Amino acid sequence: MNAVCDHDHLHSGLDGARLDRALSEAEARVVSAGERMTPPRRRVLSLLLESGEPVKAYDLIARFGEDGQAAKPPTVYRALEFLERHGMAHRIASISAYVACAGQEVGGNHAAAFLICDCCGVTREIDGPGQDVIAAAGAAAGYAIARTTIEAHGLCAACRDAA
Amino acid sequence: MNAVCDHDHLHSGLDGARLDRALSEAEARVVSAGERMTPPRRRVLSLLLESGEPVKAYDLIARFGEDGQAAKPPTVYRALEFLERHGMAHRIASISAYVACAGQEVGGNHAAAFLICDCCGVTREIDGPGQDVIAAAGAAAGYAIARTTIEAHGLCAACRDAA
DNA sequence: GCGTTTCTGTTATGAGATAACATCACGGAC
DNA sequence: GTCCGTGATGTTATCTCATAACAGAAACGC
Repeated sequence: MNAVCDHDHLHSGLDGARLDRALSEAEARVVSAGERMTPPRRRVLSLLLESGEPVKAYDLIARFGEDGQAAKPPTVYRALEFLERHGMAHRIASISAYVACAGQEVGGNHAAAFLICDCCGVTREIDGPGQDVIAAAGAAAGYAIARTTIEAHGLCAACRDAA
Repeated sequence: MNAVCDHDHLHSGLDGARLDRALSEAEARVVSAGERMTPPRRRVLSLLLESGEPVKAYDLIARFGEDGQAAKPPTVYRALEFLERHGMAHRIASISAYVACAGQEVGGNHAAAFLICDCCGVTREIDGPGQDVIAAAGAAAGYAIARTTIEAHGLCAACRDAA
């Protein structure tokens, strides 16, 4: 995530008690939906939460084993699919990466829009009016919109100042 | 582009005189921008216009030679990059495909939003308020937005009726 | 316990995209 | 006209991203 600039960046993932708590809450939601939070699913979610930024699938694969052992791709892709299905992770199509959904609105099939800093990678998930506007435009054109991909790239405030 | 349903679909690309005219106009724009419309660029644009739908890069590669000979990947990817730079084609990130920009607003670095039918593949490029809304949301969050990816998936009117 | 369902492990391969470098064509300077 | 610089193309190789297919193991309902 250092494609644009050369200054240093802060990172903002979860760790320690906050990470544990997020994982516990995630597990509770999964269980209450009648599904299981298995070790690979928990591990992938943990890696996403620790990062706090979009992560490439093959980075997850490489970091999967606590001992440095990589996972096999389907292990991670299946976990990602599960997490997406439960609204706990999202794919960022424009950069082929995945990010934890750390917000309050986690869960379900909620739509999401993203602000992505091309410099430091900081990604904000917003649940603003973007989806409504595009869904309305779709309806006006006769489309029944089921799912939207909204990703805005640019520089966050910190990176703009540092540049 | 037949992922969702099994009924037949109409297709809506250009051909004959309309295709020739679109290619001539494209060439004129390129030349007036001080660049060249070379054979591979023209060929890739022609394939995109003929299709009228998003096309996978490797389909372009396979169909590149008039005689059925495939191109080498860089040939097509370079042409796509050129066409994108001139606002004549867009990448649809959510499906890793490319589509000609057939509208009036061709040219420059114009933003675009897409309505994509998951059934027949019909794709509408709209220049509605989606970008403004997301750019405003970005600005409110301190981001300087440079580029947006807005892609809405669903069913077009025809496919909804046919289903 | 026993069968069903779901998840995991594993192998292999398909699909998407780019790096690197040699060669070729165009256009301007003289 | 020819020389030269720039930009485009051809070619090889490789890298990244993602999934198909199938065998085996774990959980759940009864």
